[in-house]
Amino acid sequence: MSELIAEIAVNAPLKQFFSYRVPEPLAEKVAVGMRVRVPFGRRTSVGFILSLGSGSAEGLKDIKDLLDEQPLLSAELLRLLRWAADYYCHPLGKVIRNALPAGLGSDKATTRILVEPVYRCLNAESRPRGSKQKELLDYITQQGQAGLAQVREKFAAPHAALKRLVELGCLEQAEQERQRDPFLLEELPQDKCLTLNSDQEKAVFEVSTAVDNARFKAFLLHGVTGSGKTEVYLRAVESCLQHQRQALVLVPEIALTPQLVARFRARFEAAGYKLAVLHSGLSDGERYDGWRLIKRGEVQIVIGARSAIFAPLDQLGLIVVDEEHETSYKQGEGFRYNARDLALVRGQQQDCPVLLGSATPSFATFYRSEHAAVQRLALDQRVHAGAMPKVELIDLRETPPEGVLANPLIEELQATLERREQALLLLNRRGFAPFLLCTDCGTSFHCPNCEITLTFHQRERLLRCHYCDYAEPPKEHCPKCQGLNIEPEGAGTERLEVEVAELFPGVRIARMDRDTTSRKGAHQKLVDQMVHRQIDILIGTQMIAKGHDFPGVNTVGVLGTDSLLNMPDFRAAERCFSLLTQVAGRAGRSSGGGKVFIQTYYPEHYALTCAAKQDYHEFYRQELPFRKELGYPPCGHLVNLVFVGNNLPQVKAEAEGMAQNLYRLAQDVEVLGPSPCPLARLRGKSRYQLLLKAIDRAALRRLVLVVEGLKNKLKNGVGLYTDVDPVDMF
DNA sequence: AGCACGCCGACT
DNA sequence: GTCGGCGTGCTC
Repeated sequence: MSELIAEIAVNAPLKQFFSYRVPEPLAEKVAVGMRVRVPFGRRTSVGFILSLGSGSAEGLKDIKDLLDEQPLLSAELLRLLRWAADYYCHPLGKVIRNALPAGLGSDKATTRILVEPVYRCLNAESRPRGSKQKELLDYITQQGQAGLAQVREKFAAPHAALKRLVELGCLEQAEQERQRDPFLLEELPQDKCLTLNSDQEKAVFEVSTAVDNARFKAFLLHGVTGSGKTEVYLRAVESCLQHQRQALVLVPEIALTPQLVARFRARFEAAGYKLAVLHSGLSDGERYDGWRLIKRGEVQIVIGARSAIFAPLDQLGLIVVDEEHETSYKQGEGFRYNARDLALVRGQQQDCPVLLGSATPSFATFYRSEHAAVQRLALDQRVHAGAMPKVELIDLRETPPEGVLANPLIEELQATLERREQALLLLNRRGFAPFLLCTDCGTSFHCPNCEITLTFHQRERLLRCHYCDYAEPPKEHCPKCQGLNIEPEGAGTERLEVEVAELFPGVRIARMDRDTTSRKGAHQKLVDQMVHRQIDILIGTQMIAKGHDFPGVNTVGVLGTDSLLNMPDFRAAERCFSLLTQVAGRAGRSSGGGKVFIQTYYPEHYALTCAAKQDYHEFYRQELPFRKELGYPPCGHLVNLVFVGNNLPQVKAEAEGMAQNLYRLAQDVEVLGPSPCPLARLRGKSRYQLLLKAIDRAALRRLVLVVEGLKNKLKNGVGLYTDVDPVDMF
């Protein structure tokens, strides 16, 4: 007998799908993309309907419940998620959960739609007597209707009065869905619709043409900071909206790009378009609100971080990926997808162009543009005709610094302050000192969970691990030799702040790093203070290099450059070049007279000389041969296998066992390792890695499938994570 | 991931 | 004797 059967991805870390019988009462209502509750083993679980078909239901269990009236996932989105699950070797059930706002994917089927009372006027005979009730009624009459939150803003404690008015028949009370405004009461800049220069005009023309044709095409918008990329995005989005299609804009981190969001709002909200912003700073409720709004088709523009690539847009007409080189597009754990790469896949699947923008494109993207898979659109002119900043490399071998700052930089800061200008100092390490050292016996202090030294935070008087949550107060004397000479070694932003304060008494100094911006709004406050010139010198980690436009800054100093360059990662030079180029772009954005000082012991390094010249092409030309020779991306492809467990010998044994199998089975794939991860212990777990490298992606893929097959042979207590296209190898 | 089954140590 | 440790195996 043939019956209706549903293929289900269960919310469990399992690769395979499960079939269930659709019982008669549900047969009318089921559709692909809906959530169901199913019996699973000895419990019930939430699953997603992947497909429906008919056949023998023998041995199959029944679907218990249908959790949605309408599918949560469109066929198109499901297709993207299936592709991603397959490509990144992650269970589809988990992938889907990742793509949905928290709450919808959970086993608790409760979907919290917040409602609030809404009041409307009725033509009642009786009029209220109390003055507060009168005022309230007048207000609501004037507004037509008003939600409780709205009333609360105008009137303190309105409940009693409202209740009385309802009793009198002056008002009726209903319920409406509450939409929180995630923008709060933010001030919007005046939208300046700038005239385009010829580069911008060409770029807009190319992208708009692709938007008109509604065909997939990938573009790299390659423009230095201040070359007007945002205006190109705005115009491209505009042409997309004119075709009644929706635009998706990905940004590395919303908190760091408030200006971009503000410009989009200023341009499009005034024109009557609705915009949704999705990011990690939202509460679950806010995110869910936004998601439903998008799902209902009420939003034309979505701006969001990484996970917004899964926004449920049905009429997608354009995807923009701003700062496409940013590593934050790659999720570092669990479902390790790269939103920039998925943007290209989604564009292909939904026939829409993808615009990748950067001043320092990822090698992957630039390489593709060299090989015609991506069309490069260059913006070579700075919009305000400001000259590029002058970059100077300070050779620390010649001018060894007493503290962190070398003399030429100190002198420049002095001159900057005298001119009443502002300065930025970049040191990509937070805390006071990266480690404490007993100068009697050489003991340093390590995290008990991770294989790294603890960073000393002076203000908190704590030693902190920057990889797990561990913290301990610093000891008075050395636990080994009882010596009292424990000294902080090296410097982080906190120490730099102290040093700068000593060098320039009375100067307004602020620090911007994860420690000073953890509270909501703290980051924006610092940015505002900087813009309003209430800060003379801003010290910070790479956070200060991103996105902001500080018109008063003409001087930038970069410290600790060499530690960037010496990271144990084949992309260290690329990252260093990228960061230096970006931070250099902060100098002299308005005046054009910017100066940048980079302190280094290795001023000959091409990453530095190229950054000094702001010459991306030259850097690419010098770096690419190394990649080619070693078969690293973009010339080859990587998959990192990470073995994790509590027991080090066991983890090592499993990694070695897998390696033996793969040495034997690999064809056209290099199997490197196994070796302890750069962080061999992290959060109390031991970690080994096995790196797979291949020129031919298909060959790599075949081997990865072998690995997936061997996964269930792993000894208990050892986990294996497959990281496809890893961006860092911690 | 859960959740149960199963087979060994130290307790009322 | 049995309570409970967590290794192993399964989930339509």
